[in-house]
Amino acid sequence: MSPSHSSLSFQKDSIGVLIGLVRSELVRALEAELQASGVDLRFTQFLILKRLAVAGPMSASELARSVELDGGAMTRQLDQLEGRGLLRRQPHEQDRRALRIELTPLGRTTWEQMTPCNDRVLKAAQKALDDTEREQLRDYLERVLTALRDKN
Amino acid sequence: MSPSHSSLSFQKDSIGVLIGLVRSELVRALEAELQASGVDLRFTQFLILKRLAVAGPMSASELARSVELDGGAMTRQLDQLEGRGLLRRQPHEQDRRALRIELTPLGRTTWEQMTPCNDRVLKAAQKALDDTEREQLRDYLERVLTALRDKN
DNA sequence: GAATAATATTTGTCAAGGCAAATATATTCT
DNA sequence: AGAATATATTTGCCTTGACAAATATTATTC
Repeated sequence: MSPSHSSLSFQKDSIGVLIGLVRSELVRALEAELQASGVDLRFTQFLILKRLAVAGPMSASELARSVELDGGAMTRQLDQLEGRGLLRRQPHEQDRRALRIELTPLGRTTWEQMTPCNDRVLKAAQKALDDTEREQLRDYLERVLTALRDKN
Repeated sequence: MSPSHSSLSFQKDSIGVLIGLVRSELVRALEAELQASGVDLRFTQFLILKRLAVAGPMSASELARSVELDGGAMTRQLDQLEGRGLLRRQPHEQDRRALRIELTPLGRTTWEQMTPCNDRVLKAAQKALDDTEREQLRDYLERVLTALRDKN
C-alpha cells in the first residue's frame, strides 16, 4: 500500500522510536502476564508495589520520585492500593508532614505472585541476547541515560 | 536517607526500568528542544508530523498504527493539527471510508523546524557511545523488540 | 448477488497523569 | 525567635489515551 513512498517508508526507526516501541511491548507483556496469573494490577501499580517490596517503606514523595510519578497521581494510587489492602499509610516518625508507606502482608503476598511475571517478561525480552550482550545493552542504556541527564 | 535499607536500595535497575527511564528522558528532552525552538507541539504531535513528513500521505488508521496511537485519539489529534493548519484531511481515492492525511506547506515548514531538534536530542543521547556501540545498541533493541513480539 | 464479516472514522465514556493551588509542617536565614 | 522558604500531601482541573459503540463503506462468503 502507498507504493509511491516505499523508498522512504523503509528507512530504519531511530533509537528514540525503537526505545518507545520496546517500552510499550514490555508494558503490554507484563500486564498480560499479571492478568494471566490472576493479579489485577496495572503497570504503575506493579512498579509501586515492586519498589516498596525491594526498597522497603518510604514516604509517598520518595516513592513518587522513584517510579517517576507525579505526587498527585501517587496520592490517588495510594488511595486505591490502600483500599485494596495492599499497603498502609503510617505516620512518619521524624516528619509529621510525611507518611511512611509500607506493604501489608497481603501486599507482600501479591508481590511474591508478581515477581515471577516480571522475571518471565525480562527473560523473554532478552532471550535473543547472550550474557555478554545483555550486559552491554544495560551498559549502553545506562550511558544514554547519564548523557541525557547531564545535558547542561 | 533510609539507611536501614541501603543494602537493598542499591540493587541495579532492571532492563525494563532502564528503558522506561531512557524513554521518559528522551520525551522530556525533545519537548524541551521543541519549546526552545518555538515549536508548540507535544511529543505525540511531533511523531505524527514526522511520520507524515517521512513516509508521505496515508490514511488515519495507517498513521495511527505507525505511531502506536489509538484510532479515537488519532481523530482528536487530527482535529487539532488540522485546526492549526498543519495538515489536511483529503478524501481517499480508492476507499471512501478512509481519509488521505497530508501535510500542508505550513506543516512541512514546521517539520523542517523540528527535525534539528530531533537530531540534537538523538545526538546528545548517543554522545557517550561510539559508532560501533550505536549500531550494537540499535541491533540489541531490535532483537529485544522481535523477541517480545514473537512470544507465542 | 445478498448476507456476513471486516475495516475506517467518529464520538462518548472512563481512567490516569500532569500542573497548580491549598494546607500543614520543616528548614533556613537574619 | 520570627520571617521567609522549602517540602509533603491532598485536591481540583485539564489533557490525553484506551476501549466500546455507532455509522459508513468495502471485502468475503455462501
